[in-house]
This record gives sequence, structure tokens and C-alpha cells, in this order.
Amino acid sequence: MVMQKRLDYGFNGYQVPVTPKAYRSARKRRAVRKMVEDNAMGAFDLLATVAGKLLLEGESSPASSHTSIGKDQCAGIKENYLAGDKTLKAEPCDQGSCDRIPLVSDYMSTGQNLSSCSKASPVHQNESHSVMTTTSNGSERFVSDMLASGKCKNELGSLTGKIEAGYSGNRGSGECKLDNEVKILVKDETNKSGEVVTGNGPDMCSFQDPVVWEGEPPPLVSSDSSTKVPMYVDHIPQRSFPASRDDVKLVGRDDDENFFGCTHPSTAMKYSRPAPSRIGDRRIRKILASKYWKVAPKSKDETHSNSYRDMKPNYHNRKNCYKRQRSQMNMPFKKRRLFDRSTVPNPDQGIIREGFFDLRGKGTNVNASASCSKMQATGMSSSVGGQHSSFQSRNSHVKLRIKSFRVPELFIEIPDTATVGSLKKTVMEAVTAVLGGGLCVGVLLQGKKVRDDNKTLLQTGISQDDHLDSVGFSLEPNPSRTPLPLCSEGSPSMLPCDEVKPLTRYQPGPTSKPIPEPHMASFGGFIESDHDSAPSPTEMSAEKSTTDSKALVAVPDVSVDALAVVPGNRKSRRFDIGQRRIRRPFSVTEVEALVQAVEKLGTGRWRDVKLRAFDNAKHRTYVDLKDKWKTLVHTARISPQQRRGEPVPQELLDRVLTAHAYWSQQQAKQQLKQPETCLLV
DNA sequence: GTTAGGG
DNA sequence: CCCTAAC
Repeated sequence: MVMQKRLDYGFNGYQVPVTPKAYRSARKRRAVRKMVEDNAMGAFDLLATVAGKLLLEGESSPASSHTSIGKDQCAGIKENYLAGDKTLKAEPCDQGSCDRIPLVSDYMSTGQNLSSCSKASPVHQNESHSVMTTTSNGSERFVSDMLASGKCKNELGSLTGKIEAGYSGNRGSGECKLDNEVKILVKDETNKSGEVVTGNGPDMCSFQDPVVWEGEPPPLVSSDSSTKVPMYVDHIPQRSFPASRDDVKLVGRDDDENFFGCTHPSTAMKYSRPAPSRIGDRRIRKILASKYWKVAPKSKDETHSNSYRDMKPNYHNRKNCYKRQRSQMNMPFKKRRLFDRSTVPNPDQGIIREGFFDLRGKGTNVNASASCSKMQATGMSSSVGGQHSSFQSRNSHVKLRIKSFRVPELFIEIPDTATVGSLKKTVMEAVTAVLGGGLCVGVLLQGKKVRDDNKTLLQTGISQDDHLDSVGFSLEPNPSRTPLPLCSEGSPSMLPCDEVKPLTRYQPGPTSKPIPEPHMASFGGFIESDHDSAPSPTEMSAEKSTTDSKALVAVPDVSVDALAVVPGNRKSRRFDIGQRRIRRPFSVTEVEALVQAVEKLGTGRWRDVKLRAFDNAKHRTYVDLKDKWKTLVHTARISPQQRRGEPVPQELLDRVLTAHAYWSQQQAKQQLKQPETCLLV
């Protein structure tokens, strides 16, 4: 094989916006509610998950540590909040045999096996292999050993970052600089002072208060059985990787802007592709789904990221919620929902999570394990940038806001004969390993999306030196990815992540329209297929996307619908959680088909109507048809001046009225008959 | 899963 | 178009 030129792409802390703007959307609200129903623990799990992976990537030897702050701790914090503990403090775990877990910092101090973290690591090296070879041994072996031994439980949960409460902490002062930070605003409604517990720089890595919490989390006070219990990672299955991976090496690099833990020992390691944790996966996906959500205006975001004053709006909001919370308890679900809505923060605040936690225990939980779960946020983190959360201590309202996730800088080395597809795949794997999956990667060249996965980098020009700077990557939901099965509560088994199906999305061009079925002809009904005129924001946003090769910027505003346009990927609609369907006004043709079908079948048989006249229009559900009929009737009754949208021929409207009157009459008759028969029987 | 109706 | 209730 001819020597191949290898290309290195550096990602420097790209961000995945996850802050929703559109709270208005009911679906989004639903998604938020869902998260709320999860007791807003997603963030914790997420932190643990993301950070856990990071640590896993770090080369640490299992032997050395006493400290770990990780998933368990996340869970602990979570628990604490559930239990009404607002302090978020760290306390040593005196619960006997706490399994001590190595942290990156430990290796820093011990100097063990930290061949990688080097600031001066040869990034952008064209002497490609150098980096990997230096460290691949240790790290890989470590990881695989861990995998084999099942010891990863805690390592996975270890966090190499910090939770930042209210302020940014000493990012510069610590020896470990973490790009991944989770900001959590802790607010105590009672004293109205944003109580902030945070890890500062040094703490983050020194972990003076070794806390390891092993075993069962403190029992939740809440009697609500639906309350989620933190999950633990038992083992990490090995992943298999495509053979093409042989050509591709990923190097995680660590420098000032990096999060892999410590800047100071070196950390250029071969990306060992840890099996992404399944834990929190779902939540990650949920959050990622918010990619469609607009990112809150940055200015605004910054304004209220750091001061309590800025939190006031939320506070008031929350206060109101609180006032009503009690009476809410026994409300019918519907009312409660309305309630929730009323307390949804202003979209501009960019809050994506708001929880109402029914902690019936209300502070009564004082048990030993709970104290164990108290821990300093120190050292926790993940690549979550600009995240806030405000906890309301007493009554356990948790409000989390995750503005973006930061993904660590990664370096990718790939031969220029590799295909774009494999490049995407490579980047994908790197990112997936970090985020836990649910994403796919788009490649942008000079702002344009490179869709053909089969072109080589050479062919697309990506390999040209002058283009290397204009190569960008975008994070997108992976429509073809089947959501991974959820781990059952308490059984953190992790499943292989090989289920990621091949990317099929950049399928260009419209697919052929379905041939109308015979019976539809009688309606004169052609019904457009699913992939019709739905706008494809993907395209537009691709143009806007950054050309900065170092910033992997999630492409905002990508319509799920556009993504779902790919046939056979309707499963991907699961990604739309939080996304309102695109509005697709009925065409006159469709209206006519509808009218005909209803004339024949009557109102009340919407499923049949759908099957008969709209069977090929996947985007028209029978509910849609019913709704359309409803509006048609309304439209027919109002004056033409009041009508909006594409005018419907009066003739059709007349038929609508006629049919509606007729079937209403029929229905009435049926209703009259029904009681009679009942009486007879 | 469908249907009906409010939003 | 969404959501919920009722079936």
C-alpha cells in the first residue's frame, strides 16, 4: 500500500447547543416534562456519563486512588436534592468499605502512568503515529483490563471535571483544567441566596475529600415509586469496531482548553474507544434532541449565568410554582399539566429543565447513606458548558439548564484515501464514545455540507491543505440510530453500542413518489408521499455553519422532519421528542381527497379515511385528517374574508358542509337508536 | 390503537 | 398541530 498522507483534524472544544428556546412547543414541553418526570436526574446521569467516559479514556491505573467523584456521587447529589438537601457539600464517606476509585488527579500526583496528558504533545503532527504509539499500550491495556475485570463500575462514574455552581471557578489555577464544566446554580429559596457549592480549580483535581460512595444510594425519601434510582455501571462490554478503523487513529489531546482531566501530565493517548456508557444515554439523547432547540441568545445566557440576581426571574417563577405545588398534588393530571405549563420559564431564559419533585419526605431523610452522598461538587464535571441548575432545596424543585455540551478536543488521523464516510464515522466514534451515542457527524467543507459519504477526501478536496482549515464537523442526531434500550433501574447493564446503524441520511434528492393506490384514483386522490415539500433546514443551516475546522458546532435549526425524510428511518422520529411537527398545510388536492373520503365514510371513521385516501401520506395521521375536517367545517361556515391560507374552492366547502350535516344527522340517529337498543336488552 | 374534542 | 380523555 502506498504511503498515505494522513490528515489531522483538531477539534477544539466544540459545542453542542442543547439549550432550548422553544418552550412554546408542546412537544418540547412534553419532552421537558418527561425529563422532569425523570426527576431531572438526567443531568446528573449525564454528567456522570460523560465524565465517566472521559476518565475512562484517561490513562489511569486502577491501583492508585482513593478518590472518585463520579456517577455515584452524581447520584448522591441527586439523591440529596431529592431528599431536600441543598447544600451539595462533600463529606467523606465513612460508610466503611468505600471502594476507592482512581482519579486522574491521582495519577497526576503519583506520576503514574500518565505518559499522556502532555501539553506539549505533538498535536498536528504529521508524523502521525508518534502520538499513539507513545501511550497506546498503557491506556489500552488499562481500559481493556478494566473492561475485562468489570472494574469499570466506578471508573466509569468518575468525573474529571467539576460542577460549577454560580461561578466559573478557578479554571486557570488548578493543575487540571477542564473544559468540561458543569455549572450548577444552587439556589436556596429560603434564604434567597444562591448557595453555591463548587469545586474550584485545585479542588477539582486534588480531591481533598475523597468520597467514594459505593453500594446502594441512600433510599429516597420520596415514596414515589417512579422516582429514579441512580444506576450503576457494572461492566463495559467491549465494542467491536469496523475494520476501517485500522486506518484511523484518534488522539485525545490535552491542553489548556481540554478537559481530559489534567493538563499537566501528558495525555496524548490513543483513543481507546471505551464502550459508551449506556447510563444516561437516554437522557443524553433527550438533551441532544434539543439540538433543534434554538440556542438562547448568548448575551442573555452569559448574563444570567453567573449571578443570583440574574436568576431572579427563575426564582419568581419557581416561587409561584412552589406556592401552588401543594395544592397541585391531588389535582387531576390534566390540571397538573396545565400547571406545569404555567410554570415553564420564559423560553428566553433558556431553561430546559424544570422539575417539580414531590419529595414527600421533605427533609426528614436523615440517614447515614445520605450523608455519604453529600459530597463536594469538586471534581465533578463533564463537558457541559454553561449549564445552570438551580436547586430549590426545601421542596426539591430542581431547575436545570444545560446550554451546551462541550466535547473535548480530539485529534483525528486519517488517510486521505479514506472516504468521507469513514471520516464521519471516525469523528462519530470519537464523539460517540464521549457522549454516549445518539449523534452522527456531518462534515462541512467551506461551510457546505459534504453529503456523499463515498467520496474520498481527495475527491472532495478535504485533503487539500488549503481546505483543511475550512473543514467543519457538525453534530447531528443520528436518525438511524435505534434508541438503545433503557437500562432497567438499578441494573446498569451496558449494552454494546454496535447497534449504530450505518448512516443513511445524506441521501440526496427526493425519492420517487409512491404510486397512488388504485382506490385512490377514484378519489382523484393523489396524495403526496411523506417526503414532499418539507423544507430542509438542514441545507440552509449548513450554509450558515461555521467553517472553522476546529469548532465542531452543532448545526442548529435542523428540522427533525428533514432528517426524518430519509425513508425507512421513521424510527428516528424518536428524536423528535421535543420537536413539533412541521406545519404542512393541506393542499386543495388533499382537501378534495379528504372531502371525498368523508362523504363516503362519514365522520368518525378517521382511520378508514386515512387508509383510504391518505395511506401514502405518512405525514398525515388520522388525527390530522380529523383536525383538518374540523377546520374545514369551520372554514366553510365563516365568511370568505375571514379565511386564510390557500383558498379552498367554495364547491369543496359546500360539500364539506353538506357532508358534515349529513353525517352529523346520521350520528344523531345512531345516538337515538342506541339507548333504545339498550333498553330493549 | 382510535375517536372526540379542547387548546 | 398538540394533548387528553374515553373507549
